[in-house]
Formats: sequence, structure tokens, C-alpha cells
Amino acid sequence: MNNLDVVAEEHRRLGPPVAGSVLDFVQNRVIYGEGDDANSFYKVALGVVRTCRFLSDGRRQIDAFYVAGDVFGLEAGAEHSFSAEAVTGSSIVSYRRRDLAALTANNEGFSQQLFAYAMQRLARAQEHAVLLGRRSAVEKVAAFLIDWAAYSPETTIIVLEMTRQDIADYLGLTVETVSRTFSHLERNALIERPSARQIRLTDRKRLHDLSS
Amino acid sequence: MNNLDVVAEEHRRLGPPVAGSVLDFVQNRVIYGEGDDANSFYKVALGVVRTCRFLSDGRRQIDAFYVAGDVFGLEAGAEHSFSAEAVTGSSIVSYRRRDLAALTANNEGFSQQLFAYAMQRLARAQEHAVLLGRRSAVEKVAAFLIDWAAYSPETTIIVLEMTRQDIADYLGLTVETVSRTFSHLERNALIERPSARQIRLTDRKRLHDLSS
DNA sequence: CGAATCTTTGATAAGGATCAACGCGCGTGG
DNA sequence: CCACGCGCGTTGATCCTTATCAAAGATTCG
Repeated sequence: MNNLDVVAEEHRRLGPPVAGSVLDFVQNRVIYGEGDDANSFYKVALGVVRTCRFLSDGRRQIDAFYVAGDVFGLEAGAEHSFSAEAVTGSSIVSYRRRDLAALTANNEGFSQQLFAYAMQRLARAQEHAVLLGRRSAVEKVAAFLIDWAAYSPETTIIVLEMTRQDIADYLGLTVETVSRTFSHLERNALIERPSARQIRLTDRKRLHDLSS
Repeated sequence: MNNLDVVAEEHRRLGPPVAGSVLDFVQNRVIYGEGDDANSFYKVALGVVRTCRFLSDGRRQIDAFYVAGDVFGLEAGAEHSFSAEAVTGSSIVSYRRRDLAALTANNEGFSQQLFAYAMQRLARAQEHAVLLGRRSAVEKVAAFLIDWAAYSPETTIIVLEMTRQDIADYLGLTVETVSRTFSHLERNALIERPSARQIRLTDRKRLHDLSS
């Protein structure tokens, strides 16, 4: 039983966090599991969160990463369709789903905001599907870097908060391929790597063309 | 200039169909293109529609298929982010997007229905991403058959309204791989093929397990 | 400082793509 | 009515991208 199993077990015993509160999660801590009742949804206050699906044989697909300000865990049905885990130590605000009904009843604009939120998430999921279905490894990694750069304060150097395994599972690749692709991009002077987690986008234009 | 180019060109000249009307589209006719103003959205009255993205080098990813009753073309932004084309001859009802605002203003429940619609579409897109990212060719094809069976009236024999190329571009594969996978499934007695477009799901359980 | 985890690199294998050719079904025009 | 042509589907041979297996750095943290 590894570290992750321990926190997952703890999660099963304690249940989901109390709604309305701010909670801290250590790295890799499970926030909710696939199949859990979707009574709450969440907003990232600090840190990075991933939502993912595990297949029976251990394969994992990461659906999305969420950073400060992002809302996640709002579902179409009664249960969470993906798991959510802390990529880094994170502070998360939880909300009661049933409070949404009250808010939409009073506030007309709020309904429309909710709709807009869902549509934006949909657009992102669709782009992700195109990436997964019809892009090569280099194109996938380039697209990921360009995407993540938008979240990074510093414009030239971006800080990858997640592991290579996370990136691989987001892009539908293996760690080795992701690593090799980074090396390839570096050899071709598209990026530099001050350290494994810090990537300087040396040639943003060519990266962008790759991820076209 | 092939047949499809001709209708695409025609579409560019004539513009999008008038909103509020029922329109018929012949097979492969472009309903709207990526980048077109999303002034209208649509409902399938009859037939099958696909939404897809074309990459610069001709690769295509099909986002979704829509059958009678399905709504498509509603966007987060001002433009359509995918193209829509008739898979079969189709009758399509178009609606003005700005009429939505009026409907949501008057009718409270309608806003929530819109939200629910978007969330369901999101859930489907997410499942599609898992399929594309982490599934083998057999698993993809099995999942597609199980999925499409839900749309077929007859329970044992399903009728594929789309070409192998469509299926391939939906699953992130090539035509040849799709064809070979069908043959493989038939050899292993999971399906039978009375004809290329009619598939009998002989062993639905094993198909379902594959698409788990 | 040492153990565990993460990352990189190398060697090899495999799944799916690509290239090529043939068959089938269907509509059209002679 | 038949023959031809064309789009679609299947199958075969080969290639290539990415996965898998293995092991050696690098980094982090107790």
C-alpha cells in the first residue's frame, strides 16, 4: 500500500470535506473519487489540481489541470465522473451543490454565468479531444507548453508544477516519450531547461506553429 | 475540386441558412464551417450530422455525431469552433442564438435546462477524450459500437449511417485499422456483418467489457 | 547522507500508419 | 439492360512512431 493508497483510504473513511469551508490538501491527496456523490463542487484558492479517470488496468487519463480561481467538480449527474487530486499542496474552497439551486432561483444572471462556465469547459474538452485524437507526440507537448504558459506569471520561463507522468497522462503518451520529446525540443532550440521543472520557451513562434 | 469542395464553396457564397426555418442538407453538405459566426444553432429533425475539426495538413477529428432530436452548434464564443456537416441527407431546424437571451429572461427553468444540456455535452466530450487518450484500437471500436447501438432502434443489428472514414476520424484511427478491427471482432465472434453498414452485436457483453 | 522518487537515455518491441492493390455495390450512361 | 466508372471497404506488405523494458543520473526529503 503506497502513499496514495493511504490517503485514498483515509478519504473513504472521512468522506468528502464539509461544504463551505476552505481545506488544504497535501500533494497527491485525493479530493474526491470517481463515483463519489457530487454533493459539493470546488474552487482552487491556491495550488494545482488534476481531474482524472483510472481504467481497470491502471491506465490513467488526466482530464484537466486547475489553477487558482478555477472551478471544478461540478457534474451533470449525481456522481463525480472523474477523480480529483492535488497536484501540489493546495487550498480548496468547497461549495454545496444544492446551494446552486437557491442562487439560480434568486439571481437571473447567475444562471447564464453557469451556462457560460459549462460551455467554456466544453470548448476546452473538445480541444483536448482533437489534441488526443489527431496530434503527434511533438505537437502534443508543444501544445501543452503553450497552454501552460498562459498560466505562468513569468512569460519566458514556465514552471511545470506537475510530474512528467502527469503530463504524459494528460497527453495520452508515456513518461519516456514526454521526456524524449522535451530533449528533442531542446536539441532543436525550441526550449531550454534550466531544470527539469523549469522550461524556457526559446522559440515560442515555432512552438505555437507546432501546436497550430 | 471534389464534390465536398463544391458544396463548401456554395456555402461560402450563400452564407448560413436563415434562422427559424427547417432546412434539408444532402449527404456531406456543409452546415456551417469552423470560424463562421455562431448566430444560429441547430436541432436535427432527421438524419445524422457530424461536427469536426480540420487540421492544416488535412487530418480530421470528428467531435461528435448527432441524431434526430440532438442540438448542436451552440457555442461558448462568437464563432463556431468546429464545422458541421450532414453525414446522411438530413433535415435541420435552425434557431437564432439571440432568441436564447429572450427565452432565458422570461423562463427561469429554461436557463437550468441550458446548463444541464451543456453539462451533458461536457460529460460526453470528457468520455471521448478518455477514449482517444488511453484506449487501444479494439477498445475504441467496441466502445463506438456500444455507443451507437443506443441510437439504433433494433437492438441486435445496428446500422452505421457513417463511412469507415468517419468512424476512423471519430476514434483517432485510420480507415484501414477500423476495417481490420471489424474483421478481428468478427473472427472472434463478437459481431457479424450482414453487410458493411449493418453490424450484428453477437456478444454484447464482451463488447461492453472491451469498452469498459 | 541515504532512500525514494523523478527524469533521462538506450535498446528493443509492438501497435497502428502508410502504401498498394483488389473487390464490391451502385448509379449512370451508352 | 448491361458495362463501365467511382466511391467505399477489405486485405496484404512494410514502415514508423510510440510503447515497453531496463538502467543510470538527478533531485528531494527525511
